[in-house]
Amino acid sequence: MARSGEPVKTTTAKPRTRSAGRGRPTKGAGVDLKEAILDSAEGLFARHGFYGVTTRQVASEAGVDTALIHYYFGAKRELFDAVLLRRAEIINRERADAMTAYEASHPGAMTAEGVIAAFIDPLIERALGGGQGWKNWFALVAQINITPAWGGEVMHRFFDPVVRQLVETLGRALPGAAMPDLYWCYQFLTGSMMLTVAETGRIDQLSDGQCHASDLDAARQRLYTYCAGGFEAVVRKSAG
Amino acid sequence: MARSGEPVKTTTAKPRTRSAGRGRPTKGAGVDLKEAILDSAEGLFARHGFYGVTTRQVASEAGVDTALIHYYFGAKRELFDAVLLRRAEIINRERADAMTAYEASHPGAMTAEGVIAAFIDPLIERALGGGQGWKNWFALVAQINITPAWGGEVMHRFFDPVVRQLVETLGRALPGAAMPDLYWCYQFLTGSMMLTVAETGRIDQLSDGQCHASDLDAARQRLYTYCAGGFEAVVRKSAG
DNA sequence: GTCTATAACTGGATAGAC
DNA sequence: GTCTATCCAGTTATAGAC
Repeated sequence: MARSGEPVKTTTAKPRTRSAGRGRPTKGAGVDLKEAILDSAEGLFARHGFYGVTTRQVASEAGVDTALIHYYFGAKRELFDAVLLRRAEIINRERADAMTAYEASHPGAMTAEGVIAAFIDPLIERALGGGQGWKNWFALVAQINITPAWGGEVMHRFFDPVVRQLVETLGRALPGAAMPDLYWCYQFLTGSMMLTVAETGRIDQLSDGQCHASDLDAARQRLYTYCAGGFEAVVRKSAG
Repeated sequence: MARSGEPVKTTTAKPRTRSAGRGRPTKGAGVDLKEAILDSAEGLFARHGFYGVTTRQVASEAGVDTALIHYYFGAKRELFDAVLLRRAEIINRERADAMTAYEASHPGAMTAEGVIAAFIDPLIERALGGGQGWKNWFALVAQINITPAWGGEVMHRFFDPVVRQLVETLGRALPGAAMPDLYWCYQFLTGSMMLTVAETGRIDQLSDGQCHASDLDAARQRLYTYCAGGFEAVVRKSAG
């Protein structure tokens, strides 16, 4: 960790990684600090929600001053949106690509489980190998998803296209399925998926340590099988 | 609505139902106001979360002064706990009784769907016929459930016994099922169930009006079938 | 039991120095 | 680009009148 050789400050330590000397100082440092602000905001919002976090806390954890947050992002709510947007674009592209690839490689022979795995697996992969930032982001999205005041609007803005693609692809994997059945089952799926990637730790306590929320490898296959079994049971019942 | 014949006040209108004249004034009015405070706190916390609500808002909506909230409940966090507790005891008893009754009436012939229906149906019934208060309470619990900071601890405090009973009863309905499978599948179930009773309105927007979050009668049978199909698929795969 | 008044503090946001 | 200093609206909570 580089430390700037400034006069002693008695305020809280400010660990801050500057873009090591080389390069335009006007840009390099700025990008780093902007990311640092987003990182700390992401973690704090994930743990305590929008109103449970102060811009002072975000600034302190990022090692910057509150004024810098307003300089880069404007109001607190705009910072929040920036946190959401940063990873939404990445993950949505990955999910869309995975579903398209699955359909292309299984012409006329798609299973519900295959489609569902393509839809969810990018999240599990990022949660397993993307570092704490991705984990925080998933926990945050999970909370927004279930908040009446924001769940409808925010989810709509960031996730509608990829969800529509899932429903349509599932419709081709489950021919004859009624649309209301698909929408309801998608809602059930999203509830399970979000609670799983949120890693709340509830399952650790409930199972007396037999299961661990962080063990997404254990959750993964069960989740795909569970959701596919659910879709098929509902579609079967509706048809029969 | 009874209106107290007090001198004109220029402050915001305070519609308040007093316990109509008869009875000890020292108790009657107090109970009413206490419930009014809990009602407005419940609705506001459900929409905006703990930190998104001020005691002033709660007091204003209940038609009382903030000081009265502290007189009855103490700190803001204690008010929050009181909101949770009020309905938790009721619903937990109903769910425990429903599962016990189902098992008693189906000796040696329980289905996963039957057990799950007994576990969830009391929620659906209260959400459909219990008024806005119950709807608010479910939305609030759904949010807490998925909040890392509180989800583990609060859910544990209020819901562990009834969930343990579900898992044990399901174990008897699905003989040979491994415990980790049951715990993981319970987590998937709870995610779907909570998102459904939270009624966020997301499904309305996603389905372009073909489905309505408030149509719990449409959700109910699909949810039971979906969850049972999921449990059975996971258990089957694990055994095979 | 209920309200008025206010203490003591924290919040988001900005102007302006560097 | 970044920080210091500060404004002031809004927050929880309480003391004490009625």
